[in-house]
Amino acid sequence: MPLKHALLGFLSYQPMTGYDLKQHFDRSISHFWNAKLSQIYPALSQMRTDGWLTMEVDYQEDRPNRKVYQITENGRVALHNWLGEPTEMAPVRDAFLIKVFFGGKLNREDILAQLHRYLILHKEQLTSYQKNVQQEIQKNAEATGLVKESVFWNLTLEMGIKYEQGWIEWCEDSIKKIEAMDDD
Amino acid sequence: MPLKHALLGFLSYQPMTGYDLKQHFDRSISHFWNAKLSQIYPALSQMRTDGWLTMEVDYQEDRPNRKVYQITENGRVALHNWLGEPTEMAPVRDAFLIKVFFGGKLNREDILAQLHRYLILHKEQLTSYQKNVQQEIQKNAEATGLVKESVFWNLTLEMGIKYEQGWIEWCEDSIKKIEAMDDD
DNA sequence: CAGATCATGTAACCTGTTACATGATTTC
DNA sequence: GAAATCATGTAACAGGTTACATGATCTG
Repeated sequence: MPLKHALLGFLSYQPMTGYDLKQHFDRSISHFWNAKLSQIYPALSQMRTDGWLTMEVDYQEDRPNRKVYQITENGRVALHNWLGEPTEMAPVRDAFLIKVFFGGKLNREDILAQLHRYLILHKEQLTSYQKNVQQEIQKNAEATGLVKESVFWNLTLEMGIKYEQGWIEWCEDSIKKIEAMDDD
Repeated sequence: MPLKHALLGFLSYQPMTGYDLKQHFDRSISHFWNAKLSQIYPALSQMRTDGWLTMEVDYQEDRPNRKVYQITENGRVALHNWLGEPTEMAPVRDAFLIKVFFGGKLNREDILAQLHRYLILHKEQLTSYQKNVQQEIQKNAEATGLVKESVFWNLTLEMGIKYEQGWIEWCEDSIKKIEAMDDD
């Protein structure tokens, strides 16, 4: 399960709580793999049962105790094996393209409005990658001194950027094509 | 639910069985929205309950009777409304990028092998779009005479092509970057 | 004084996949 | 003789989202 292995990946850098892990997800991989706390907590429990993690309780007053998880040797092996396994292509699932596919049912303005809106959303996403994610990686690279690792972090960011640029170009081209269509 | 609306979309062209609908999915939209028969059949039943479809039984010997579904006026309205609704961006979910993100854990050959394999998969997918999907759209456009509609079908295909080209470029660039890295 | 941050979880629900169940006809 | 095509479904399972439950401290 990719979720568990992503958690292993972050825990291979340093021991952390579920809450900390959630922040790492949000700040560096959420644009290609997101997870909610309600999914992370039970996953960590299971991973402990699997022998991939150990847990230590950091007692606190006035708020829930911190459960700090540490990766085990078994966990490292499981992560390494998974990283080397061949990967199938991720299926695309985008409702927007269903709307485009049946776009002939709408009048020109409505389908153009859809495209304009999607264009804006993807432009915002692109900006966010170029600002926030880029910065986050930079910060992390400096804070941890993981120089080699940061090369790979940047590769995933570049894919994100390329992906958004693809959508932006496609939206712009599609808008032009529809505007050029004969109205019937 | 996008599945139901995709079914409505195809049924807005002509009455069909679940089996027929599955083939339309496979031949024209599976690269951005896939569905199994085991999901389509119960969805059609529900849509009938919702008043979006009517059903007629076409009796057959020696094989299950064909249940032919026809869209109702309510169904057309539901489809039209949905097509005009604003759409959120589809979240990306690709385990491959998790592997790249933690690629620093692998040695150079292993991560390069991953990238080469993913490159090949996406090249094959691109070829398949350019051959099969393109043809299928062409065929459908001619068979149905839905000229305006086929413009939109082609737009979704073009997005598929752009998407695969993006992956291919990114894989090639990433391979070069990793090959150029200092080995440690 | 409202909202974010820290910190943990459980339960219900929704969507989608896999496996099971049946079986004749046509094509290679 | 094996595999694809036609044609319907149900049941179990897996993964992920939303809602519920609690509550102090810090920030604007």
